[in-house]
Amino acid sequence: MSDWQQRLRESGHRLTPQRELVLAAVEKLGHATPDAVYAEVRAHSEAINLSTVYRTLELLDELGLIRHAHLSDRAPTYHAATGHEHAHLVCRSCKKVISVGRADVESALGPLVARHGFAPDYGHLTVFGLCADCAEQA
Amino acid sequence: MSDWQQRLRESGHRLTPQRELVLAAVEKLGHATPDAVYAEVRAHSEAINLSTVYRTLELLDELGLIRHAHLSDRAPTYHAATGHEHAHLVCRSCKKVISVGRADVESALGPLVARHGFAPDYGHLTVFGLCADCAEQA
DNA sequence: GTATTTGCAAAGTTTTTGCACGTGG
DNA sequence: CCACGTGCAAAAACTTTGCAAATAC
Repeated sequence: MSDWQQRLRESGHRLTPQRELVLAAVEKLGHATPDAVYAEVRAHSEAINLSTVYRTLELLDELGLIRHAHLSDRAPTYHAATGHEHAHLVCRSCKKVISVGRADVESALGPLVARHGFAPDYGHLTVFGLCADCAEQA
Repeated sequence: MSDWQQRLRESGHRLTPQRELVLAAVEKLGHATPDAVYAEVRAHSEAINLSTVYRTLELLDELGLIRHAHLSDRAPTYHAATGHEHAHLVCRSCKKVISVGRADVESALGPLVARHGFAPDYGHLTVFGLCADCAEQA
């Protein structure tokens, strides 16, 4: 049994096709809104409902199998929690997303937050701004 | 004529009681959602509508008279742009908001983002996590 | 006077909820 | 078997929009 399946069971939840489909979609899409996940699953199978996508994303997030960040002023986006934890730099102009490893962010922000006794959720961090390409054009 | 009034005029906009009331509410409340601004203005006067609050907040934000950040996973919050630009540390547990001066954030994050040629909007930055008090309890 | 702004009501978007049916263990 | 999960439909929360009336200048 794979890791995520074990994690579901251990926490008293069931292994359903919908949960498998949602997890697969999130892993495939990289950074996806609930709606995009729904569309991706639908492309493979009719066997899902939007409500279920929301409920499932919430559950997988709680279990730590996926994570979410806010890459626009509006919608949350989910991504796989496999691989390294990372923060995001989002370009307001071209919408490009740059991922930055947790270690890099931690070493940069660490001293600052330590002064306030604050323990950041580095993987949830999103920094908005302008990327090099767009700054050049402007 | 005060600074904000001048700024409105220069940009070809009109000085209305509603705009004055919204700006005053944002400055009084510190960090407020559109709904909270609406409620605050309503407490003083009937002379405003929720649509107008949304339109006015958007306008004042564009003009740089106020700024917004995302202090919860859900609602945007607006704050005065008078005073120094600052980022926010938000405690997920007790919802406390700690403001951090731009200079501090810039010196911490500067080297990191420079490696990606990225120019952050420091005043929009929100870092979620646990504050010292809540971390202690847990 | 007239272009901008507001109020109102309606619709749009995104997310949540209640409940009967279906299903994994 | 039966507690948990899903689909469906309806509602909730939040935000935007069209248009006629009001108003800043």
